[in-house]
Amino acid sequence: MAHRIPVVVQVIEDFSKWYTDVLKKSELVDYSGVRGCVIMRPYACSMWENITSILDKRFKEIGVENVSMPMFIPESMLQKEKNHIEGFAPEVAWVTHGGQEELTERLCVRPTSEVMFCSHFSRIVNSWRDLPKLYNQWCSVVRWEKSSRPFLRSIEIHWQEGHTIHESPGEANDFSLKILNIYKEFLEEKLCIPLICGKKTESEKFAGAKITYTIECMMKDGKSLQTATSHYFGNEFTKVFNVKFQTKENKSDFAYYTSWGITTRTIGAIIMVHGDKDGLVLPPDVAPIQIIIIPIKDSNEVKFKVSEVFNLLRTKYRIKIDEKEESVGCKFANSELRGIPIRIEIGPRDISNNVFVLVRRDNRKKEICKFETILEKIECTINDIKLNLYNSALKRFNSNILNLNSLEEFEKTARIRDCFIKSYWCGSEKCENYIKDKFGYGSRCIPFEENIEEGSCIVCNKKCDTKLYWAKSY
RNA sequence: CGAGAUGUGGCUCAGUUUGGUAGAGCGCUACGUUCGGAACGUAGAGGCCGCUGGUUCAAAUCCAGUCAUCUCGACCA
Repeated sequence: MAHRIPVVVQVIEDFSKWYTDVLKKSELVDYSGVRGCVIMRPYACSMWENITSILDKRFKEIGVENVSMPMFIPESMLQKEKNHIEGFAPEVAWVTHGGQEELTERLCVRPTSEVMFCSHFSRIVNSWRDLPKLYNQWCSVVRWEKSSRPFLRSIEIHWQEGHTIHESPGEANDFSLKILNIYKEFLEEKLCIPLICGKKTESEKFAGAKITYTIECMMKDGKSLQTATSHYFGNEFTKVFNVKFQTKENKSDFAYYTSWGITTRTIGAIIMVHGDKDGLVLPPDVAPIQIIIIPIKDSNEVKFKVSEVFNLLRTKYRIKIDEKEESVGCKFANSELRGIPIRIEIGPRDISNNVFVLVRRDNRKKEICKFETILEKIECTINDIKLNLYNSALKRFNSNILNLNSLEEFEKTARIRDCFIKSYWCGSEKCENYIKDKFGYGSRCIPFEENIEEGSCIVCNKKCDTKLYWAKSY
């Protein structure tokens, strides 16, 4: 077998083992005893809360309202849209009994809520004046996956699902893209993760959708993770559910529909994009603890100074004092394992010099700073950490995207490494499957790019002007 | 779903081949000494050996089933 080139040299040799190891050691999750359902411990929950609160705010800024739909969907309702049910049927969990009594109609535990939303929309929409309806819910859904891994693929999925209806195809499609852009900005700016935006191919798109927009991120092992999606449905779906409205012209039309979602997979992405051999490396904007103060020596003098600094920073940052009775070395290692962006060390030596020690998690740099400058110093460091996290990820990202033009090159590359491969593609499912079957690289997305010169399909050589990203994926 | 592996105090594991009173290190608790990269001393607590059944005088150990976890692959997105 050919030797595989690891994307991260030396440090993370067995990426899968490293991932599960970090999850447990950093106290993000615990296994529950039910396959595919993990317990998100406070540290993970807190990170998810930070993620949800940033996104929830963004959604509300553009007029999205939160709603709450039931978790059960009657079988007959789910059956209505053929493509949709075909896509989900194999992985639906069914409730057949209520207490001792068998139900007259099985209820499915929602795998996603398109049908419930559309059936609701049909009851509340009459006129173009009722549109658009921009709804979202934070909830969990259930998909009976055969294999699972915490945050990447699970049976219970914690997520946000947005569902909107509009009076025109253009407005709906634009909205779908608007959401995709919110995801993009969030991932790039808050999570410091570089990404590729584009469309899924016909065979990879969401069950029942007309267009599936996707955001693909590259993990440190070179595999791709679909981190967010936004779907445009046209009005096929709403026709089935009779989401009819009267237009301005007094005609009748069916509403144009979108749905979009992002899940706790983002936590998996954070781990696998930024983490290193010592554990998590968290982006400051979502880190449960942004700054940890480690007092050196348990003296009154130190205690006093530590609480002074804590009080100075607490209103602006998520900050904690590590007061456990462990040795400082242990505390240092722990703060690194948990990926806390900034560590402040304060000891007698510092107090007499009127300084403190600031250590960054991202690049391990240790700096001695004056107390007077602490506020500016922290702000500036946080910004620099974000920049550095993004840039290091981007560097790795770019060096693992290959533009290839021949099957020979593809084969040679696929044999030795996992990366993103970009090539011309004629648009046929046949060529798509060829690559998948032969090299195990799936089509990830057709990127949004303009002015692509004509080239020839990497498989069949047919002239085309579409490029496609291929990668192995989670 | 296919192939392989694992399950023993909180954690990492030994013990299983060849059945005979449950072990270690770390962690934990108390007290004391420490504190600038995983500190030390003394005393102590903690285990239906994943679960169910079978074989046996006797099962952590053998057999069967089952559940969960991990790795690789398939499926899915």
